[in-house]
Amino acid sequence: MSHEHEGSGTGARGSPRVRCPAPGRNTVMGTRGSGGRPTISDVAALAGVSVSAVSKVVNNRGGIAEPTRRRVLDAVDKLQWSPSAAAVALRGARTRAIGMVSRRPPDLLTSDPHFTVLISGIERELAPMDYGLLLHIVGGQEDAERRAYRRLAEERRVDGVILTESLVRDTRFDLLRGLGLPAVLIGTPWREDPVPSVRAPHPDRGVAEAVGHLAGLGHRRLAYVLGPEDRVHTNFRRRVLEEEARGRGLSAVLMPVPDFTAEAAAAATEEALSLAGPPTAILYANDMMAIAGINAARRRGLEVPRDLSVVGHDDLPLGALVQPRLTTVGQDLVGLGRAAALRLVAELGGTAAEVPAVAPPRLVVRESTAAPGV
Amino acid sequence: MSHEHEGSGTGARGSPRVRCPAPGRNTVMGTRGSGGRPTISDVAALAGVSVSAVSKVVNNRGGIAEPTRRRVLDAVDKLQWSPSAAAVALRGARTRAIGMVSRRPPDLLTSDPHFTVLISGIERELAPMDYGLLLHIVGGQEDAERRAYRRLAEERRVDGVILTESLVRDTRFDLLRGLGLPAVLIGTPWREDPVPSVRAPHPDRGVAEAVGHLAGLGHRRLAYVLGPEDRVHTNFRRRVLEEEARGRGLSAVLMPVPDFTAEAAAAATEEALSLAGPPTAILYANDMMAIAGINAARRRGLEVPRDLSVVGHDDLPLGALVQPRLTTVGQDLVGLGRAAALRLVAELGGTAAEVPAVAPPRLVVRESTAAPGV
DNA sequence: CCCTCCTTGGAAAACGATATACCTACGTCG
DNA sequence: CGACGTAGGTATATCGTTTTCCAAGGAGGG
Repeated sequence: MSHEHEGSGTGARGSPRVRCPAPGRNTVMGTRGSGGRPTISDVAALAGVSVSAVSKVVNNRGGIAEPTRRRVLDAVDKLQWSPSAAAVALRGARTRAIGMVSRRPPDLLTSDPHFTVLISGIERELAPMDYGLLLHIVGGQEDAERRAYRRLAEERRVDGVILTESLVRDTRFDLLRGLGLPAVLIGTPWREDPVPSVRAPHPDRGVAEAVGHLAGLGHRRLAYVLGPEDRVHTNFRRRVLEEEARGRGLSAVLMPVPDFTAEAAAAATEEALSLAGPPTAILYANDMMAIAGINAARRRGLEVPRDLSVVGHDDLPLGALVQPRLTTVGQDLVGLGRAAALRLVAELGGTAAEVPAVAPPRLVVRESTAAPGV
Repeated sequence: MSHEHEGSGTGARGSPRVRCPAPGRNTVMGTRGSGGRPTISDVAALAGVSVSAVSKVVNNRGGIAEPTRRRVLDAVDKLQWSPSAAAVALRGARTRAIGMVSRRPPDLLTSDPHFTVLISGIERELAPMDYGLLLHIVGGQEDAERRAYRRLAEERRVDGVILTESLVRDTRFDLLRGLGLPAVLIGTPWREDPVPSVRAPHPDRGVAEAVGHLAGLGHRRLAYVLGPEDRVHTNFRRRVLEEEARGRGLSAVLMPVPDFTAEAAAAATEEALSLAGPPTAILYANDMMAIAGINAARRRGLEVPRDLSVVGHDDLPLGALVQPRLTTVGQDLVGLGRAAALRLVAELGGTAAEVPAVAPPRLVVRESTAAPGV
């Protein structure tokens, strides 16, 4: 056992062409024992077969008889072996990791759980497939973001990336194409683009429903506190809102904010309420902003929903906990995350698992909306 | 080309020491050109030096004269080359990634932002150092968690891991030691342990302050809705609470909950308020639970803080947005995340950057506490 | 002038897994 | 009875780095 130069004795013993001592000699003796994890050659040694046989077995390449196969599998089990990700990646290219880059300042990430929910959904699918999620949160500058993607690609750290926050005139698609890094976008791209994307069935129906709900309650003057205008969905929702409002003969003022902070939402709310003929209902781009808006209104002595109706967006668990419980446009964020993960893996040539349906957005009516006061 | 049975004919034909045709012939000619990223040998070729020279330059190994050094650097720049993470990792060096495994069910992650805030802090330090964060969210079972760590280690995907949620009788330390995977714990280990940990200066002062605050307002009967009892910090805080209460002659009932959900918090609140001689103030293990508790109290017709005082824990941004604004024990979660990241990198032999101070917990008094009604 | 050291730089051996070329029995068929 | 598949494996080149050595040549000392 101790000095098995194996083969050599049994295998190609009588080989006519000497072919040189083979520098890879070391590969053969897996003097494991103490430190270091087991390698494929340890498994081979234990099973009494060659390294390549082991490889064929674990990768289902066929050409190995059943009894041998079983011996190998047993050895794998006994040694608790699993292939080194680095070696596999180096050889083949599959990293079994996918990347995600967020350009939000870190503290914003905490106040808007949107991103976190997406990650949950993504992980829900990725984890069972033994894929890892490599997260990069870069500061606000676009440059840092581009560098992050470039590193991910050049160092071959991930097989593909998931993009969120679709932007108008988004440059990431071209960048990634240039880098040869497969990607899937969550949301709607700003223009026709070969990058696959996942989105809910009727992305705008939720906002339309919300306007209908408010109109039905008797509201005539709405305000919409929009997210930053470089977001694709901001523009989509705005359009829907304007159309719906026009269709029902409502007035709607749009209040864009520079970012998703509570402060910005509060300021926009203040401004809207200071208008001549102030709105009786305000819609917000997300739930945190809606809650901040409710507070801003309260500071002006307005009570929600008696004096002002408020509608959020996303339906995060939080919305059901505040007082009044928030009426909001629910979005299947977890479903979107799951779909994106599966779509990307399929894209990578993995098993073509069918992508689960994403639920369409829908209005969740709770307590923050009511008929307007006289 | 078509039939290159390698060297044998061309290679070291006339070489005095035969040493064998050198299978690595290819390494020399980096026929780059079209597809594929540049490799170190392309850089070497462009700079007119050997691969080893390039490696030495980029790793600051010295032994290379200045002019050569510059030529190499220029070539690196021109080719936009960066080393393949896979190859570097395979060679045994660092992966430049650190791992994190969370055992929470994914939807819990979204309702309790605690974890997210830590991640922000961690990334804040990791990103500038070009370290990646590999996230794994596994389902509830301990087994899946162990497998996740094992994979991380065996596949050499990360250089080390950051642990959160210190448990009583935590088995992860032994596991990681066995795996040879460096780790840093955020929080207090359940017993003396060689695994380094980071924590705030006076971890318990916050809770003590809270009790003092409530006692000062005139409360005599407290309740504490604790997190699950297998958490180390749960036991710590309980002890502090009991001591402080006893020291001030207050009564304190402890209400452990099985998990951090809003439902559990609501149920525990119900139960506490149904006691004979119900508490006039309740402390919660985190802010989400406190908000859920406020709602539960409201459903019983109690108003906060008039009929019941409520204290949360963590001071998430959310707490300042709800009504009444939440009095809570602030914790420097971002600081903890940053400290953990730096500590781990230092542990890995990286630059021994000094770890920034973590702010001690402190009570943030807002509107959810007041003197008890007669 | 010879020998030693030091500075620069190169050749090649790992690292661990995969794929391809190849090799040996063993049947089978013409 | 010999050529030929074919099943079942084995040997090894290869992926892109890092890291030993090792060599050549110049400097400096005796």
